[in-house]
Amino acid sequence: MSTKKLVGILEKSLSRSSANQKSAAKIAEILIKSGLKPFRTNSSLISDLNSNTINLILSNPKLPLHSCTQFFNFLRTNLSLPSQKPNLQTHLTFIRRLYKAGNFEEIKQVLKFIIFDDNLRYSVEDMFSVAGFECDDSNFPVKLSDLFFRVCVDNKRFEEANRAFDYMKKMGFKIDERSCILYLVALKKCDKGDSFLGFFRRMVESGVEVSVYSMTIVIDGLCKRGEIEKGRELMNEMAGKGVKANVITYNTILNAYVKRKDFGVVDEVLRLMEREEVEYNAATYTVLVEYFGNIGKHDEVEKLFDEMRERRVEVDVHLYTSMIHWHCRRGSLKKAIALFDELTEKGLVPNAHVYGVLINGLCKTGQMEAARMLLNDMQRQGIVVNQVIVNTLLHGYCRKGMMDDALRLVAVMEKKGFEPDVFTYNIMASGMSRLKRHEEAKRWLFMMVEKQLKPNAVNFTTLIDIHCKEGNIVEAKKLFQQMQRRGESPNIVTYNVLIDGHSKKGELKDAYKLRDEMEANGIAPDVYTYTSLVHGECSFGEVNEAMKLFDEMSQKGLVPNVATYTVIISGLSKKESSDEAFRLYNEMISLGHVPDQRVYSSLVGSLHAT
DNA sequence: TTAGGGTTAG
Repeated sequence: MSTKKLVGILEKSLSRSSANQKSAAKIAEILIKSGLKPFRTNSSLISDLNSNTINLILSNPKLPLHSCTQFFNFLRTNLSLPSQKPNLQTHLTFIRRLYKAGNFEEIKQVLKFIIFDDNLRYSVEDMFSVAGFECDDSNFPVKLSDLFFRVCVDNKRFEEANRAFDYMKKMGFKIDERSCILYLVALKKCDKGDSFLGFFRRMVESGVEVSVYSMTIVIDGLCKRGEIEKGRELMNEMAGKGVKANVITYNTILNAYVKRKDFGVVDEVLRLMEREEVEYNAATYTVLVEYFGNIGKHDEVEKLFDEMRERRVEVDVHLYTSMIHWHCRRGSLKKAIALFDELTEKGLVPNAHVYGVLINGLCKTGQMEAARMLLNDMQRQGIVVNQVIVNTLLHGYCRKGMMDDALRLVAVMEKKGFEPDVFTYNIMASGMSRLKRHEEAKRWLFMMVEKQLKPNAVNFTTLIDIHCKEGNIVEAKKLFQQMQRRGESPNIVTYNVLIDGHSKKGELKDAYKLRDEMEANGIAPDVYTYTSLVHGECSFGEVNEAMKLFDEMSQKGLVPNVATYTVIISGLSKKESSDEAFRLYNEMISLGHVPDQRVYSSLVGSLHAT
């Protein structure tokens, strides 16, 4: 190349660069003048814009950050020429400005464009290699990769997040555990197998400073998937690496066992906590109230209350809820209500859960007036009355045969936007059925199908039961077939309902056949199954067979209830076996059962016969 | 930055 030519090129490039600088300065001036107002300018200046001028403007230290932001937004939204579209370099220049100002939230917004915009779509590695920029602050690439990783996590782009993690590892960057925690939580929420465990392992291998926080998230994820043992193994493994479980880790495991009703292991975990000197907090007590309540150790619950008071544990809404639940389950509604009042007096805000527990307790004890008042109270407090609570109340009304009140509540709630669900329809149908209003009962279930709701096994069972009660076994059987064709497996109640239907009709053979079928399907007959069969045998005079069944029950560890005793005593009485009848009567009383009118009349009948 | 509470068929 001749010297002349070279000079020519240099001159040209110099004049271009000076032109760029001129227009950059001009635009900067306009930007400064316009302050916080959106950027506006004439078209000749815009047509001068190229990536050089743009970068000159964005890196101009005289230009305040908000003006850079205005300009960047203008570029992103207003320009249609592809050559003027902000490229990677433009984004990074802007990011550098933001970084100097410490505005990391805004950097994440800009990174989103780099990662997801159709014309960019950079991986972290590509972003750094294409840009190839240097920075006086060596922490900048570390921070930028971390933010890149977080943006991927926030947007659930797990593939990209993994690549960003690998890049940081490859570059020897210190990886922030808090970013990894966000990833773990996102993975756990997405229910993607145990990917969170795999990632946790990579964290440990990669030298991330893992704390009890990330460990607990992973253990919780495992517990929620039913893999409590795996969670405990991880806990032991990490203890060996110096990461010790804290009260929350233990609560997670305790709660998982209690939920699974795996009560045998709870004591072991509690002893472990004692050995490790981990003190209980409110959440621990919440789980323990449920645990001791479940295994019937009521004095232990009382002891817990004392201990809590002694230790001045701050009782929160969760703990109140489980305490109120415990009182409700024991039928001490007065104490439950007192606790509810205490909660509000303390300034805690009752929520739908506490209301739900108390309303359910009141409904179960038939105190519908009080339950209804609580519902109104809830609405006044502005707490959203959810479907569960409405269903609970409806069930309460139905149990008492107060169908008009139930219907009224449905109507009122529907006006407020409540949409009956499969539970609602079932509750209404079985309520009607209990009052022998079979046609209305069926209509509720049909209405449900009309509303495009898919009937589940319970709904089918209720409908089968209604047909059985009407004596229409043929239709009941048809439905039994139909539900299975639709992929709904019959459960123990379905079998019991059908067995009862057959037994009442004297079709004992069919009843026994169903019992065998349920056993073959892995469903063990229970007290209800036997009571129906005993009833069937008694009604059709086969008291000896009934007695055989009755004995079989105890062999299987099943405890007869009032209904079983009533049925067998009445059968024996009719057969003039009053001695046997009285023996069983005494047995029933000694077991603490309260006989109802039917037992008495059966016995009286048997006395007259002798 | 990690955990905990209620309800629904015979």
